[in-house]
Amino acid sequence: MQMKATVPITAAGLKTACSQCNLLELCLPFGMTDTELNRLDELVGGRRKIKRQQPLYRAGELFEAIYAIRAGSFKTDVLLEDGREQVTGFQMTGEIIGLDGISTEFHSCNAVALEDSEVCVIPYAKLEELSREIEGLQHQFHKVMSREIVRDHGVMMLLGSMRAEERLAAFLLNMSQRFTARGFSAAEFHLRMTREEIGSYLGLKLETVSRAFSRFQEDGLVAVQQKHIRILDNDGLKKLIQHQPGAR
Amino acid sequence: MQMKATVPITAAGLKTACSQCNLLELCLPFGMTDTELNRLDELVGGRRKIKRQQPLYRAGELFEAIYAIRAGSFKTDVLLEDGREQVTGFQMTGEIIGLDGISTEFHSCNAVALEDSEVCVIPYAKLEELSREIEGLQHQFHKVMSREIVRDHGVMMLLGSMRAEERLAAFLLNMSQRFTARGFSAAEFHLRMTREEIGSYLGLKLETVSRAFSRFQEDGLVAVQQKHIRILDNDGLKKLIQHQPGAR
DNA sequence: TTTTGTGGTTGACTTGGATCAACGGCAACA
DNA sequence: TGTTGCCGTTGATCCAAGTCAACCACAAAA
Repeated sequence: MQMKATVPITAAGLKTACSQCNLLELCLPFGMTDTELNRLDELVGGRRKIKRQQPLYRAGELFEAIYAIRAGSFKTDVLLEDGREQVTGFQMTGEIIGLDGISTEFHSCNAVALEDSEVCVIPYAKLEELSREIEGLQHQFHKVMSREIVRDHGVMMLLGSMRAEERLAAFLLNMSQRFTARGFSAAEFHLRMTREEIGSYLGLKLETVSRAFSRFQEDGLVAVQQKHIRILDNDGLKKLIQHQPGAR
Repeated sequence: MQMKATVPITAAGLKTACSQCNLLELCLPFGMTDTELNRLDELVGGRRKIKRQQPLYRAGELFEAIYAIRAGSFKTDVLLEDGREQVTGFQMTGEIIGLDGISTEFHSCNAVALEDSEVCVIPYAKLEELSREIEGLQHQFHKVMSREIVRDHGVMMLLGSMRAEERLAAFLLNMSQRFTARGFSAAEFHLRMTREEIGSYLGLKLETVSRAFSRFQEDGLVAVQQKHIRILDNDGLKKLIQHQPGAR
């Protein structure tokens, strides 16, 4: 177990506080008034850098803070006693991670960095305190939690009633849309996770993910080069989900 | 579309307010101090009775309130354009339903009564207002939301990496545990949903659910008579989930 | 430069659950 | 007291995805 070094925000480092952060549009402060925003900078307790493959937190650890991803990306997963793993989500910059811990005061899943990353540490007690005072913060925090629930329902739909290729198409479109929201290309991006992690998330084996990628390539839907993805036919992918050819 | 009749809580009907409700232990007021509890009765805007098979709300409807289930039970589901349905959860007395609507101000799923039911209507604006004043309410509400996220992760694990019989075993144990928490028998209960609804929830076809029930019966794990379930070997079911015989 | 290891692809074969179809039980209702 | 319709069960067959295995690409280490 390694040290959890946190970097306090000093007056000198204030330019990296919430009100100045370029992720504001995606993150917790979204939709707040300027007056509210200015009160927000005391929210972030510090920063933490996480190396690739290292955990931000583990299942069973005491819950004390949620985290806003400042740079990099993460996966969250749950493990069964017999070793089976289920990836429950992939998180990108601006997204909030750690909400699972509120319910029992202990984290219920693992969060692992997919690349060298940095998070803003938001002490949960302080968040509750501030969101009792700042209406916009309270409202936005609730939205973030609700959004996670809705997102999870989408994954349940995917896992429960879609076929392998539909799942992968949905996954690619979702990634594309999230890259777009961050100002990156919608058509071309670099996946940070392995085939096995994608498979775990989609309820498929890595070979099935690989074959589906190959099929998409054959059909001219995407160009795949390892983790580098180029979407050639967005509508084709969408059509695949909504009502794929031979389905009833 | 039918009228949404709500019954206002009058002074005369005060015995049915939060502070007097016998579901208190399971519901939103859990863990609050007496002082806090006494302020809570203004929270509930009214009651609403829902007949079996009738919707409490539908996907796309404007979100205005969350609901605490006072009596009965519900299912929530999402629909794909091509008609495929995914049941995202079954809800019992004391549970909170409607949290999906917070994120976009519109409900993102349908909630349908599995039997004649009654809910307490909790206007969302009032909940936010009150939870800014009552610390215990704020905290408990956050826990309820977080619990839903954790629960959804469990379902994702089930859908993504368990086999048909494991899924049904997990489902039965979950139901048993929830009936227990409500003071009913852990071993014997009545399911309110059809095989098809169970199947949709578990990502299986109704025939597969039926066959798994039959298999459990053959193996002496449960006694099944239509919707009436008697669990004969709780540990056997648990073992099935954790590491079923022939698995690797 | 070779070696080693991890991640990705592809092929051959197997299998769990889906599909299709028939039938039985039971409740609501004429 | 049929009759109707929904729900559940069971059997036969099929197929999508899993399994097992070989091999390839590429990056890091030696």
